[in-house]
Amino acid sequence: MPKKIKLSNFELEVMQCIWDNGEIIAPDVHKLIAANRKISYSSVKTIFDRLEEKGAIRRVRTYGRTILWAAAIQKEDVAGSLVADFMDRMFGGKVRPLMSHVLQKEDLTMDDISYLEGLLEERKKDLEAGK
Amino acid sequence: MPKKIKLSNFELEVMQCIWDNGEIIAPDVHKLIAANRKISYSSVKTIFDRLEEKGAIRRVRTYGRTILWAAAIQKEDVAGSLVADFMDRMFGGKVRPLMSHVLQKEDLTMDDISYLEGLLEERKKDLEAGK
DNA sequence: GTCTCAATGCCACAAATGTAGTTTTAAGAA
DNA sequence: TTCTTAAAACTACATTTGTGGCATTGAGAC
Repeated sequence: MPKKIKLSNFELEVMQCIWDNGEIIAPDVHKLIAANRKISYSSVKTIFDRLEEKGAIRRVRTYGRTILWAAAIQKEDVAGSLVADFMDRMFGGKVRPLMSHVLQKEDLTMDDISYLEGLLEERKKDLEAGK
Repeated sequence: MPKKIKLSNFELEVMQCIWDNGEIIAPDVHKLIAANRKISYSSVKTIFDRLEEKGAIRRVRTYGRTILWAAAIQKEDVAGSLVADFMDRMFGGKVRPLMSHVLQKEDLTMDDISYLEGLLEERKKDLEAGK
């Protein structure tokens, strides 16, 4: 079981940039986030400090003062914990109410539905085969 | 659009008890939560204070000192915001990656799958009918 | 070599959150 | 009527989170 790290919203926002971009420097993450909302570089930098503290990111290498960062934890693991927590708190840990909610409340296109049907089919085969 | 209230984990835990039980008094909520983890009545009571402050619960009536509480916001609305936030932060706001994650990572029984297939069918009909 | 600048490192601080102790008071027991 | 008790009200406090300022320092410009 991957070690479980708790990430705040802002930390998650930064991790998102890192996961999506692979290796990246803090100023670039700042630019990405600042494109959406007003935020100082210092704030983003502080989050980097905390993420390193928590072991969520690591230094890849350094160019002079500039540090290249990479994720040290997998997005899937974080997503897993978060989904599980969320299901626990909101839906008593059960998958059905969650799925039911998403299927009913979120906007779905016909295309999404076909896609999900496909996923279900696959999953069914896996299950039959003994997972 | 229902007014959007941010709830912390603990607040959500308390709301859960209230949603599940309808009208309820604080000591009973405390008993429910204390059954799972060590927590003082005061702590639970503080959460009640904050939930009232936030307009998430309301006083139904009073017996002497004892207050009967009820939810003032719908579970569906909170779930909606939370799912949306979560999707935004984790999956760029997209339904597919979320569903895909849940379908692949969470434990599903054959029964769950049939159930989900049913849901998808319904949803499909709704969509065809113009939602 | 010195200067400039951008990125880092470090510090600060208010608000939100989790947790609980203390004081007050209404209801029912004695 | 007084006593006891359970619940509410109020207060406190450490930790986490969001946000940013200031000082320091390598690299490249001159």
